[in-house]
Amino acid sequence: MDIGIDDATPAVAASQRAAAYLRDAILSGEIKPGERLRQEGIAERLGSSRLPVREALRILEIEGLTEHEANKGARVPLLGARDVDVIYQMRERLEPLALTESMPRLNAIDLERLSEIQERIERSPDIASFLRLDREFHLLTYARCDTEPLSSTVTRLWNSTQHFRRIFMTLTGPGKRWIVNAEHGLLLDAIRREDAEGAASCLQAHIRRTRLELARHPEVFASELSAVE
Amino acid sequence: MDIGIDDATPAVAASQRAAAYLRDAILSGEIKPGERLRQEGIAERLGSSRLPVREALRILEIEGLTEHEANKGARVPLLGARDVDVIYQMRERLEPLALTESMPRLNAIDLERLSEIQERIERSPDIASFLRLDREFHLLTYARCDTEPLSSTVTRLWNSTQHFRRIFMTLTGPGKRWIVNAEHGLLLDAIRREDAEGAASCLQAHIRRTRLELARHPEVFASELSAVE
DNA sequence: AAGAGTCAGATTGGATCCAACTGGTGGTCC
DNA sequence: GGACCACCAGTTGGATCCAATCTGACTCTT
Repeated sequence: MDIGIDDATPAVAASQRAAAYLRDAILSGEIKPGERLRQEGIAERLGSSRLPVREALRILEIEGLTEHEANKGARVPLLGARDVDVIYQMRERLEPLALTESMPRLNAIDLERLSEIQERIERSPDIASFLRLDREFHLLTYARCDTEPLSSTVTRLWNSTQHFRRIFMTLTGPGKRWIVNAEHGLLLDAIRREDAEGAASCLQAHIRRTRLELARHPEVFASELSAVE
Repeated sequence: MDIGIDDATPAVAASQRAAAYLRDAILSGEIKPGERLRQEGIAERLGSSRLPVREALRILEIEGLTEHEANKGARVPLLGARDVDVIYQMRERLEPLALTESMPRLNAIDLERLSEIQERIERSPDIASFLRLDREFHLLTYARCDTEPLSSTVTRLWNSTQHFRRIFMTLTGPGKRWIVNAEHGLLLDAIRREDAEGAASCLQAHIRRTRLELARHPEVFASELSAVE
């Protein structure tokens, strides 16, 4: 019967739509760390009951974007300087592994897309698009890793630190972006050469440098105190 | 008014009780990988409606004990040999980090408990109690790490491989347990000496040896095919 | 005027009913 | 006889209502 063109978003489940909406709002910085998420308001905005929102908040908890406390509801986690440093140490250790597992399975189309994304990163006009493309670039290199719980853990680590990447970029300005571009170039070269060891150590150095640089900018975390309100 | 002594388990929420029940059933091997979890049956057994069970299944998903597919429900994840090998590589990289973060914060009571657990491991009569104590020993060494998402990730890795540890122990018998005991002894010594570096490399060697030994026993995974039914 | 107890509004947790989807079964048509 | 389609039981997803819990402000006491 309904061969008709899909009207808006009919096929996707309400809980999935709610999760997608909140995920985007949190990653884009619209909803800030420490902020409380009331089920009723979200349900109202999406035109559904509270139940799909409850599901969505659990889904986001799996992705590390919210945390839950009994009878008190969901919040976006509020991380301190030590938390973020440890997360970057986790990234240093896990992402080279994810890359090693993924690299032999990357196909020609993947490599094509990686080149394209890298070009677009270099021409990205603002911080928001830079962050989005940077995330897309790295996660695409891990895309064929295809083993749980490695994939989901790496994604969670990216989710947890997205907010601080944005603050850091905003504070320090675009001055350091040429370093990132150079490192991406080295990484992509190693991937093209199918040099797993080289790519892994490139990547580790990239993450390590970012971590140490972040440690030299405590003001990134100081600004968080206001979010507790 | 109700100063009365608490009767059984009134204070804990139904979703928490359901999660605890299922968690125990999965970790003990009562529910096997690949098995489907129907909400109605569980709700009936617990004397609640399906809603707390839905919550519980999401909570378990956060802990890596179940996986969810839209309109099809929850299953216990079914892992292959490569998945488990990658999980052990993750453990090799993450658990030394967790230990490094936790060690300086361990207090006298923690050390006391560790010694006690180690003694009980050596005297553990059967596989089930050995596995339970081994888990308790390692997770206690990470207990003071106290930073997310490191703690939860380590726990998830342990949850995901619990089933294979049991099969492995059952297949190979108690012959190799003296090695485990010796390694635990070395680790505990390093912890007592507050030698973070030594403890970390001890631990890494312990996990690595287990991983390589597991790789030499493919029959551990072959037995999984039957569970798909 | 400072502190603790108390009460009402707001918010989350759970029960019940209904709707949508899945997978298999049997019938029909070629 | 085989393939396709409609139907049906079983299961999950969502809506609505009610109960339990938390929050914050107000009052009463000292």
